[in-house]
Amino acid sequence: MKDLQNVIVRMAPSPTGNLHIGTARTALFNYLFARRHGGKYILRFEDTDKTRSTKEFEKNILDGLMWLGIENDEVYLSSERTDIYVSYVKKMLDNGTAYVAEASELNPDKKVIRFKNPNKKVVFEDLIRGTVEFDTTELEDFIIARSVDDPLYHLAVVVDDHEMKITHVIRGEDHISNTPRQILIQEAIGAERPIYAHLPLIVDADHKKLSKRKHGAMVWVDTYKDEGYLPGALLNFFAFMGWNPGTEKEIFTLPELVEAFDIDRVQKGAAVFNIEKLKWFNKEHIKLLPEDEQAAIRAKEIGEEEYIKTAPELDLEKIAWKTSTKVEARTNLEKSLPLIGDKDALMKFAEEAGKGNVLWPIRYALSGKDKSPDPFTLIEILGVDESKKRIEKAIDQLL
RNA sequence: GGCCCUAUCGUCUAACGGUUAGGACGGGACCUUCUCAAGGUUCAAAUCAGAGUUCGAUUCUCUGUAGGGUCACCA
Repeated sequence: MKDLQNVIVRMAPSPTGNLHIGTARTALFNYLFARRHGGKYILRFEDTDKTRSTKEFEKNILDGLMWLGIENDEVYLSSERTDIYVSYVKKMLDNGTAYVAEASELNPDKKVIRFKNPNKKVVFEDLIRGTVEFDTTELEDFIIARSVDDPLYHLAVVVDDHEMKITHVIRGEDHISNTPRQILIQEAIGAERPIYAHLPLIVDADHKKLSKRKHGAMVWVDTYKDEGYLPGALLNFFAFMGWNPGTEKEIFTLPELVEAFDIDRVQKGAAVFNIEKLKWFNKEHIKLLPEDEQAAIRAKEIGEEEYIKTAPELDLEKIAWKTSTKVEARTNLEKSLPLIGDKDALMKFAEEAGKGNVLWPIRYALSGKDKSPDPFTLIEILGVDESKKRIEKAIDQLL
């Protein structure tokens, strides 16, 4: 990997919606790249669309990013930088790279500011995709501002990136076609061109871009937070959609990701969002937690299980799994019954009678599951009375 | 449709131009009498197609095909 100096990157979300997983993923890659090279990571809200941007969305995005642990070095709001844009627009008007024109033929009275398109070929080197070439003629004289003091996205982004000395623009592939017009504006204002890296998109099972309209809540980071996913698991999962360390290690904490990250190993093809894999990452990340935190998470999850809320249906054959006969299972349950709630006594009996012969029927009677938490944990959660009721029910059924 | 991007198991992906094409998720089978929502073993599963370059192509080139992105006074 190249040794890079003075890296400055930015994440530029528009606060027109809650924190999207695609936004979080892009933020992570920017963060990783900056930290890996000892550079700066800037968060800049692109709130130039005054009608759709809200403070609530801004807060949601900021809070979500903080929750994930993607900490920024600086935060900006483009709505507070109008004076800067105005000076650039005036400069462009003066030197003829922009001009005032009618918004459309249908609306000749309304004036906007258009960019004077030089109609040339634009070629740029993308860190991930290599050489990309566009003919900008088809862009025509696109609009860069509604008025002198009301800039549109492309102008604001280019001015801000220039002013903030952004060295690398790392963003989603859906921005690749925005790049030529931004390069044109850079050239018009005499800005240096940053290095571009267009990340592959995260797509759904149908290989379509994730959208609020089609996917609803699954696109929001909050949804995963509310469902109990760990930020570290989400980060690990996001990182592995489009990147891999080149080794067989898959479980990474954020500092480990920073250490291992190499933008040269970023994939070109889109990645399908696979919730099963996220669940697996989450399970692995829970194992990384201190014992007491793991126990707390387990207790919470167990409490949500259906068999905790309502007594399960029991399969008699399964109570007496394998070598145990039903009679033996029943006998052991009967002998265990008075011992429920007395862990030591029950364990002592289990050791005498054979642990499997005692513990399995109890656990199964309580949960009705082949796989569930151990009987002692279940008794603790269900309470002694409920546990005894379930065991009595199993004894009755075995008669 | 124009422009642009992409293409290895179902999914995430690995593989100096030389590998029985590897790992992970998920799935199947089996083992495991239990403080086990575990663990173990194992099976199935891929280089989009066709040319070219080369002794040799998943890898390089071209064409095709397929999929995606983008074409706003949104970002």
